[in-house]
Amino acid sequence: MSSSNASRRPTMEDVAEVAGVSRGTVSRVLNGGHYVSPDALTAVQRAIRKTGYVVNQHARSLVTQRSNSVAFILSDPQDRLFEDPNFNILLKGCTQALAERDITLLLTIAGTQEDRRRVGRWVTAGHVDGVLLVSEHAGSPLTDELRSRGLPIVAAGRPIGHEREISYVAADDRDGARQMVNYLRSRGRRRIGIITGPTDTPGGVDRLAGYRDVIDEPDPGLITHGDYTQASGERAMADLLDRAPDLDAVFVCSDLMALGAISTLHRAGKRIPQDVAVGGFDDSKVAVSADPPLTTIRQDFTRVSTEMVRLLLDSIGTNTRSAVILPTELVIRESA
Amino acid sequence: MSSSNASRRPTMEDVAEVAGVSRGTVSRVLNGGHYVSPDALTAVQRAIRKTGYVVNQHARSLVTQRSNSVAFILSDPQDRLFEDPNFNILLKGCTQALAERDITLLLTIAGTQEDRRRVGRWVTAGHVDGVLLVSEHAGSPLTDELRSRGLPIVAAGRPIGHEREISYVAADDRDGARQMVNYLRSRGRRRIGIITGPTDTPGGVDRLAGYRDVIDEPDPGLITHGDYTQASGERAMADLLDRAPDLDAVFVCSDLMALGAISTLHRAGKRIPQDVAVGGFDDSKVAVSADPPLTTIRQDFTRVSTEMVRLLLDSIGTNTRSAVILPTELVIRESA
DNA sequence: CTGAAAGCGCTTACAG
DNA sequence: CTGAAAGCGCTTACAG
Repeated sequence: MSSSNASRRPTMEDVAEVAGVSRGTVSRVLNGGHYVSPDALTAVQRAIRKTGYVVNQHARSLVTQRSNSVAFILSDPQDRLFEDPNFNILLKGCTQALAERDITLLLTIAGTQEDRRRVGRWVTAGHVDGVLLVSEHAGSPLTDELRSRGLPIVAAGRPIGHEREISYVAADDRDGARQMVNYLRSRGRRRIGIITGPTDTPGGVDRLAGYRDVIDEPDPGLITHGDYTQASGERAMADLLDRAPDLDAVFVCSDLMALGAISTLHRAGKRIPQDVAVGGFDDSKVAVSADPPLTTIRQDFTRVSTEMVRLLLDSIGTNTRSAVILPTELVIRESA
Repeated sequence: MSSSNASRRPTMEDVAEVAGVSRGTVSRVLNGGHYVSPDALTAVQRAIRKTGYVVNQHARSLVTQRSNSVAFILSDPQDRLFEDPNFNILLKGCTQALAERDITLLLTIAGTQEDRRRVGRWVTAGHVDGVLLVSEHAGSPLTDELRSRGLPIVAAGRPIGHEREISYVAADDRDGARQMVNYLRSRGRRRIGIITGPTDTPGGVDRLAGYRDVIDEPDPGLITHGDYTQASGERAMADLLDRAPDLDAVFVCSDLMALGAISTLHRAGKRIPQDVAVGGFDDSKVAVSADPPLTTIRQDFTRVSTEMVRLLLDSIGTNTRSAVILPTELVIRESA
């Protein structure tokens, strides 16, 4: 509150003087209060309040070699991710989980090659203790660089091809896909198409694998790919209708693409779900407001972010690698 | 690249040794290369490359008293903002505008009272050189605290009641509203309702003012309020239909609320725009996919973020206050 | 339990 | 143009 010199920020020295102790004692109070007498403790606490002292993080970091902050790196050529509602939940979840531990999240977007260089430099400038990596595609060019710097990393989603090297938290994509396709079959559907994500993402590879787990020898004409955008869902659905006009269900590997698929089906005069049942993936916000509301697979992104933070903080201390797979669940609405 | 001791990060001392100069010279090279001989310059540059040296930001900040980072503070009781597409564009725009200047954005969410205390402490811990403040409501409790710390602040949107004190960047809400209402009148509409934002936000106050600018003595039955959510748009529209069943147009002060209004109108059997013309505000993503596509007022959030960053960086050096009002424009689609 | 002192890795007058 | 030195504000053995 008050301070003798209004223009200068109080330092530990000031606190020590007011409290009548040494700088070292003030520091001990700040760092847990061990080896401090009750008298000294109260004196210091009072002095802190009186001077309005706040620790200088840079000075502290310089000696502890810890910054108490982690980077949230969005690394993807198209930064479409930023418009993805799932991404939002992830970012928010991580920010809050970290805030609870008084750790700051630094947000970074590394879309272009140059961005990535800058981020690489920056991350190694001691700015952060670890990295939360969100990337749509496997083998993001940044991954190797960060790894070579020995920085703890936790990825969102299975980092295809790097599973042994970096920690990650993912939803059980394969099982989710299995649940959906099993459900569609249980409703009597026999010609079940699939629109997967890009083939270098878990949403492409693993969800297709789940589909194949249920359907023995799938007709190749029933399989197609999108890029998670609504527009790609429209196109893929048109393609599917072309190649398999008799399909009676489609599993679309993201809610957003499912929206696109639905509009194509509407235009083609198909009733949902009577003529074609539609299943999505994500249970994002759009699932509820879709017409008809979307039967989909829920993945809990808030949980994903909590786990990512936990893993990262663990690995900052211990340098261990680990992976967490979270369960997915079927949410039944009206589209299937 | 290579380094004699793999486990230790190279310091300026290491670079100096390799280059055969003093630490001071290395520092001068790093800080612009003034007062450095060509020979020394190349030697140092080579040594930097050889050692893989990266500056330690904490050490630098400790002496310069500058952190080269700014906080992006999302301060609002309901952190609904986070789900707002406009907010997304703002965050992305700021991140990128800052990145170009090698300045880091620290993302902070201060929803609860406790969050705000934490953020206050944190901001004053020397973490940041300035603050980008995004808050839905005027007089965010954080504003005063930050101001009392003498930290440069730039707000997004007019900070009602604090216009003389803190810098801000805003779209011309009032003029945007005028444009829309004028347009509706030019289309022959005479009973024009309005659904404003909360009355303590510019989207509540200023857009209503613009409406009043055009409509001399508005029927109070034509004026109602929402809270920017889609659900509130539904409710407000129902209310409006109740009180003024004969209205032939409605200006809804956000696209999201307009979506809600549209669904209420549909349920009431009204044709859009034949029976009731609907105008929105924002020109956000949903405007295009609305049914029918929304006639709305565009505000350019990318531009807002660029200007916010510019103002903040200016004011960090000079401690000046200023405000920027950006133009809005009418985008005509099918809803009106 | 406590203080004095070294040291974290930089920048910046100062003297030359 | 350059080096030696002080100092930014902390933490942490070390000795007591």
